[in-house]
Amino acid sequence: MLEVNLPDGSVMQFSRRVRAIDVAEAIGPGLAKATLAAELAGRIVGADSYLPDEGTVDLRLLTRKDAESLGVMRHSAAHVMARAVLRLYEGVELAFGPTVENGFYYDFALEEPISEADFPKIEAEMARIIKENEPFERIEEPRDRAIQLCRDLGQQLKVEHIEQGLRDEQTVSFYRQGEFIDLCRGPHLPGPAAIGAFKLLSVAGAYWKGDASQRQLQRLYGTAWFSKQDLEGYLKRVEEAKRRDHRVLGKQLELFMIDPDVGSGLILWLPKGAMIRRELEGFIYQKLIEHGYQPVYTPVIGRVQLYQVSGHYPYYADSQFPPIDMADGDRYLLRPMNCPHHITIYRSKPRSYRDLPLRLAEFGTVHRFEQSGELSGMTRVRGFTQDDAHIFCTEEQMAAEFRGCLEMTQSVLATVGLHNYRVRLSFRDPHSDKYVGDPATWDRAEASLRQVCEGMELPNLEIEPGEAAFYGPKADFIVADCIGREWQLGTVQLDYNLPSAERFGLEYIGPDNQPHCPVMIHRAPFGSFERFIGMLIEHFAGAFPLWLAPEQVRVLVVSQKFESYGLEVERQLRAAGLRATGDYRSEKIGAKIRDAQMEMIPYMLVVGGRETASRTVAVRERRRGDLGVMPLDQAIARFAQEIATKALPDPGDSRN
RNA sequence: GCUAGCGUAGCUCAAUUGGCAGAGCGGCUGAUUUGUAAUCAGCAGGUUGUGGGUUCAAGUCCCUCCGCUAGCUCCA
Repeated sequence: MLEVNLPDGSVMQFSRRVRAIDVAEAIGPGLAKATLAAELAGRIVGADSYLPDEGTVDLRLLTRKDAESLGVMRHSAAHVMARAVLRLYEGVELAFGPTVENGFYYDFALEEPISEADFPKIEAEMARIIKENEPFERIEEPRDRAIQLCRDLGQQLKVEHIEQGLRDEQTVSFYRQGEFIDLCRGPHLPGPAAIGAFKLLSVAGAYWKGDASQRQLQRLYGTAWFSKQDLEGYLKRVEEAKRRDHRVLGKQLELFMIDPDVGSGLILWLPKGAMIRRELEGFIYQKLIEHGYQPVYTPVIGRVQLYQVSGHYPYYADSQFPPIDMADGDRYLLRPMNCPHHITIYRSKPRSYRDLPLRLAEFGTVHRFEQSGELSGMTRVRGFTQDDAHIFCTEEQMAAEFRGCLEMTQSVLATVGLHNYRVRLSFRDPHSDKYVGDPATWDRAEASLRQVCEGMELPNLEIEPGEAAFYGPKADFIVADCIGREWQLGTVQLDYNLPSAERFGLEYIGPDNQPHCPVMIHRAPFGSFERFIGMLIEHFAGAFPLWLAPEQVRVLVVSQKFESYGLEVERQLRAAGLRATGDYRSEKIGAKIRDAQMEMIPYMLVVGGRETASRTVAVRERRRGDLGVMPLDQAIARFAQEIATKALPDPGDSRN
């Protein structure tokens, strides 16, 4: 006897062996027809999955109304695509074909390159397979028979996967649909009919098992939805999101440029972008002073030997600009990071425990030779400036210092209204040998960081083994760009390595009058100005809050007759510290407003005959429109207040 | 770096099968003197990313290099 608990609280009893679909059938034929999968005791399974013979079990039947079915459907869509590719090409070996956010992919090994021009014929074949509507059937096989089956199918990659990846499994599962059989954990739809609308999106290379030393496969990306409207909605959202792209807006709003004559991945900050950066620099600088940091300046190059001692030169040799060889044999490296210079300052005199924590800060420009395929706008570049600082402290001070860094990063993100981030606590991969330092120290550091982080309100905090730097664990603040790629912004990193005797041998004299080794924290709340501002452009869709806007106010004269009053208004705005210009062209006021709107200028001051006579201005706000006429002093006070509070723009603007 | 795609005026894009390189915006000049998202007219603007090849003829086809885009790998 089996008792099945359904989500509505009802209980059904079965004395025979039943599948999820049989339960649906018992409730009603309509539900049976709509059932795409099931959640059985908290696990998503196929509708054809058997329930236990006896006992009590929770069951949820999933239809297209349940979010979980979308993933199941997309996985089936991946199988349909693989089946179509097998029909159309000779000698195809299947690799992996999982679902991803908003879609799916499948990796294929085949000689003939697939290009986007081939998509229509693959899509047509997929449509044919969906129309044929053959069911997906689950087959379980013991491992030796499974290996033989894959051999017979000519699927060597699957043979390898069963032998290595699945070496602990006694039986493995396959899914069959017509002539197509694929090693697969599932679950799948009962049949392909629920794949209402799909589209192939792109093809790209991908390495077998993500290992660049392995052979490269062809990865086909697709998206699938229950309805055509859903698909269209998705494609539209993607288009909309691309309008926020910082590379597009950066060009449109003249914030920055990149030119091959200067070099790939090297940012030229245009006046307007530079203004945003100056504001952010001022903002963080003030915070640094408040929190006891001491600014320093150090050069952008240093002797190679310095980086040999730090370990960065040997460890990252191929992602650095090669050393500069001098005639006298000296070699200099364009610095890939700032810490060795700050360490040199620390070492310049004996330090006492009374001096700690010592916090040395610098907006340090560094250069790294990133692979050409990695470069991307301002988010991945070859030259960038970190809002860097290094804290030298005692082991006892470490937790509080680390926490302070996390808090500063949080406060920075909150100030600009970036709430949609996650925090990744990056620990070492215990199975890898790429880390320096002894495991006991690592364990201690990781435990301590974990305690600090878990004692704070950090959104979506997750521990990710294998993401640590080679010298220590870290906490990274991660945000997604307009097309969903994640980027690390702020970071706080613990370092027991560089201060150690094997590296720079840093010391301080403790209360016991004995030398001790300090702990180092590397931290950068923005990460780099380039990447942070790139993300900020997308976050605000180019419409910056008043305190950051490169041009804050524009005076628009109704006709050139009012130019002299306009100039006076402009002068007074600038005298009040506002970034203001005036538009005195012989255009109609509507055209001037439109231009200012498109340049995303927060405030426009319209002045004509009435304003000139009454010494007032007509204030227009970019989002809310005409705010009415007021004395200039009142407008200036309003702007000053908005700047002082770093007020954020209202969300939900329909126009931009 | 690897796989696929792309590169035409300052910007966004067009150019049929290989057959006279074009439009809008922007710029400049002139007219207009304007009241809350585009006033009108005229003019200028190009070795079609680079170098080579095929052809009577190349923006279009082939090769090299450079750059960009998506993905993979990497990311101190």
